[in-house]
Amino acid sequence: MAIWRRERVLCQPPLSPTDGSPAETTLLAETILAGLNPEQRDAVTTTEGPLLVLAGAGSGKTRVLTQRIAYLIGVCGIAPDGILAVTFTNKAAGEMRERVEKLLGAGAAAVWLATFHSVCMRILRRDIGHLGYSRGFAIYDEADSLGVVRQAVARHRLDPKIVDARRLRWRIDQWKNAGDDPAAAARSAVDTEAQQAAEVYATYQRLLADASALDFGDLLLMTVELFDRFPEVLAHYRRRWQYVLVDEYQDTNRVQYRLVQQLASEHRNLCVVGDPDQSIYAWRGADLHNILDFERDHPGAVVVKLERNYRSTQPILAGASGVVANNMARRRKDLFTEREGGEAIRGFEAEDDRDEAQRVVREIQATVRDDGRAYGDCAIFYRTNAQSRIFEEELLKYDVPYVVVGGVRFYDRAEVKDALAYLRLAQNPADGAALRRIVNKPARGIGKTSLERAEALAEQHGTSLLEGLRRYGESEEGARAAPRIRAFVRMQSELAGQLAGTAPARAIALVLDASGYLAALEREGSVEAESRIENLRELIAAAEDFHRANAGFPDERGEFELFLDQVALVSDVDSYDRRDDHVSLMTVHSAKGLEYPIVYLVGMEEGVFPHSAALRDAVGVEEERRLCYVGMTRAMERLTITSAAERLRFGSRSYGVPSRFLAEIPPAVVERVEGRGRARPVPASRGPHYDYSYAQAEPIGAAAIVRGVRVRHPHFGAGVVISVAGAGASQKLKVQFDRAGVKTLVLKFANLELG
DNA sequence: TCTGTAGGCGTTTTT
DNA sequence: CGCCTACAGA
Repeated sequence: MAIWRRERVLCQPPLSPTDGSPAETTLLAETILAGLNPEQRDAVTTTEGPLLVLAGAGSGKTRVLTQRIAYLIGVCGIAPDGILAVTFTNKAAGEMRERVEKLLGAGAAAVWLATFHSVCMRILRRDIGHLGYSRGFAIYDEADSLGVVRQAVARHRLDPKIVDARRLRWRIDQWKNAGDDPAAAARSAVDTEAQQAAEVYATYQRLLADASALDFGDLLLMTVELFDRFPEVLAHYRRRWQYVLVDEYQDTNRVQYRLVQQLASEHRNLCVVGDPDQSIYAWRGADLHNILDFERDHPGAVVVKLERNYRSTQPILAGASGVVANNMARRRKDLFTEREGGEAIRGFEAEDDRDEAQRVVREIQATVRDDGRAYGDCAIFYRTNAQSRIFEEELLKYDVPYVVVGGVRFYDRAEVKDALAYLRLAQNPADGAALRRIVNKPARGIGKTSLERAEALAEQHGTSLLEGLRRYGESEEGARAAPRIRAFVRMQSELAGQLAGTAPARAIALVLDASGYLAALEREGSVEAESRIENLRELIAAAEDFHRANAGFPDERGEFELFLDQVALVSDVDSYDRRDDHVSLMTVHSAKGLEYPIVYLVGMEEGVFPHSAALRDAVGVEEERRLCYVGMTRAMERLTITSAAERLRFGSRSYGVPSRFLAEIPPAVVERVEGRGRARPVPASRGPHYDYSYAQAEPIGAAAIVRGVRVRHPHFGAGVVISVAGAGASQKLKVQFDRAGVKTLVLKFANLELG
C-alpha cells in the first residue's frame, strides 16, 4: 500500500541538490558513480541519444537505472519532472523511487516513475476528452471485460456453448497488444471465424464506450491513438519529458513500443534496459523484436552490455546459462560471476507431488535449524499457481511460516470487488459491469429477468444500463419488481450524492451500511462471512492509509476516484512485504526481479515445466526455457531443482518425465541427491572465466545449414534440407521430412538439430 | 426470484 | 480436484 504514496506526482519546484558549483557537482558525480563497474558507469553517464543497456540477470540493472536518474538530476541539472521512467510493476517503480530518494532526497518525488498502465491512465484522465470519452471513465479488469465479451456474444446471437467467451477475450486482447482496432482486425481476418471474432470485437468496443469504460489494453492503445490524432497533445508530453527510461524493455508489446517512439522520437534521449533472455511475456503480446531491433530502429544508438553477475555463485550461473544457451533465437551473451566455487545445483526426483512438497519443506526446516538460515532466505518457485496448494498444506503441517505471492489478489476477492463496485457506480453511473455486480447484492429481488429487460431498454434508448433499469422500474410491465427497483435506483442516486467529495474509507463504510451489504453478512454468521467482514475491514484500512498518504495534496478529482484508480492497477506482488521471516511461494513469472539465497524450483517435468500448452511450437519452448533461466538466476547461493515421478492433475494420476531443461544443465555443476545432504562444493579452480558453453551443443548456426543436410525437428522428426533462402538467423528453409512432408521453416525458430 | 445441486469444465504465466 | 454455470424445484 505504500506504493500509493509514491504514485502521486507532486507539483513542486525543480529540485536543485547542489548549489551548482563545479566542485560540488563533481563530488555528487563521484558519489553517484561510486562502486559502479566501467560498463555500468557508461550506462549511467551516456545521457544523450538512444542507449540500449543489455543487462544480464543479476548484473545490477536496477542500480544503473536509479543512478542514472540521480545523475540526470544531480549532475546534469535536469528537472525531476522532466524525466519519465517506465517499469512493468508498481513494485519495481516503488523500489526504484526509494533508491533515488536515498540519493537525492524527497525532491526526487517529482520524477514520473510508474508502470506503463499507470502513466497512460494519468495521461488519459487529463486528455481523453479529445477522443470523445469522459475523463471519469471506469477501468475494467479481466472479469468485467469478460462479462462485456459475453454481452457482445449475446448481441450477435451467437451460441455461447460454441463460442468460447474467454478465448474471444484473449483474442481481442492480442489484437489490442498488437495495436489493431476492430477495423484492422477485420481486415486481417482470414476466415469466417476470425471475421466473426472481429465483429464481436467491434461490438465489445461499443459496449465499453457505452459504459464509459476502458480495459487494460485500451489504456495503452487509446493513449497512442490520442497522440497520433492530436499532435499538440503529444507535443505537450514531449516537451515535458526530455529523458525517457524504459525498464524490462524485452517485455514491451507493439503498442508500448509505439508509445515510447512517440514520446522519444524528437529528442531521442531514450534509454532502454532489458535482457532478451528474460523475455517471458510473449503470450501477453510482448515482442522481442523491440529489443533485438533497437539499434536498427535508433541509428547511432550506443549499446552497453552488463555481463558481470553480482548475484549468483558460479555453478548456479553456469547451470542457468547452460539451459538458455539452447535457444536459437538469441543474442550471444557471456555472463560471468566472481563468486567462484559454491555448492553444486542439487536435484532430486520425488515419488509424487506430495513427497516432493514434503522433502522441500523438511529441507527448509533443517536448513533453518542447522545452518542458521532464516525462512525469509528461502523461496519456492513453481510454473502454475495450482501447484502452490500442496506446498501450503505441507508448510502448514510443519508449522513453517509462509506467504503465497500472487494468486488471488486482495482486490479480486468477491466482497472487496462488491464494495468497490458500489463506489464505481457512484463515480460513473454508466459503469454497467459495476451495476450488474451489485444490483442484487445483497439479494433485493432484482434478478435476471429484470436485468434483461433493463438491458433491452438501455439498448433501445441508447442509454446506460442504470438508466434502462430506472425506466423499467417506472414502466407498467415491471409491476412485480418495480418497487424494489425504484428503491434501488433511489438508493444509488442518494449514495452518488453523498459520496462526492467523501474520503474513500468513509465512502466504503457508508456504502456497506446503506446498501445493507454488511448487515446481510452479519446476519449470515458463518465463518466464511466472518472472514469476508474481516477483508472489508482491511479494505477500509487500506483506504485510510491512502487518505493519510494523500493528505495535503488536493486534486481536482475526488479522492475516492483516485483511490479506485490505484486499486485498478495494483497487483498482489506490488504489496508483497519481505520484512517478515517467512518462506515465499510464487510462480516463476512473479519471481522475476527478485532474488533469494536459497531457491527451490519445483515440478520440473515435461508438461508442467515446460508447460504442455507451450509445447506446440519451438517459439513456445524457447519462452519456457527463458522462464526456466529466470527462475534459476533468482538463486544466490543454493538452488535445488525437483521433479515428481507422478502427480495428481485434474484429480487423476499422471506420470511425469523429467523436464528437458534438467538435461540441459551442464553435468559438472549438478548433483543428484537422494535424501538430505549437503551438495558437494564445486571447486573454484576452473580458471578466471568459467566456460559456460562447454558440454553444450552450440545452437545450429546458419553456416551449418546447406542443401542436403539431414536435420531433426522437435515436432516433425527427421528430414533433409532441400532449399535455403535468405541469410542469417532469419533465413528460411524448405525441409523434406521423412514422415511429415515438405515444410517451410524459419531457421531461428525451427529448433532444428543436425543429424 | 432464490437456493441447492449436478454436471461440465479447466490450468499457463498477468499489467 | 475444485470452481463455475446451468438448471430444476420451491
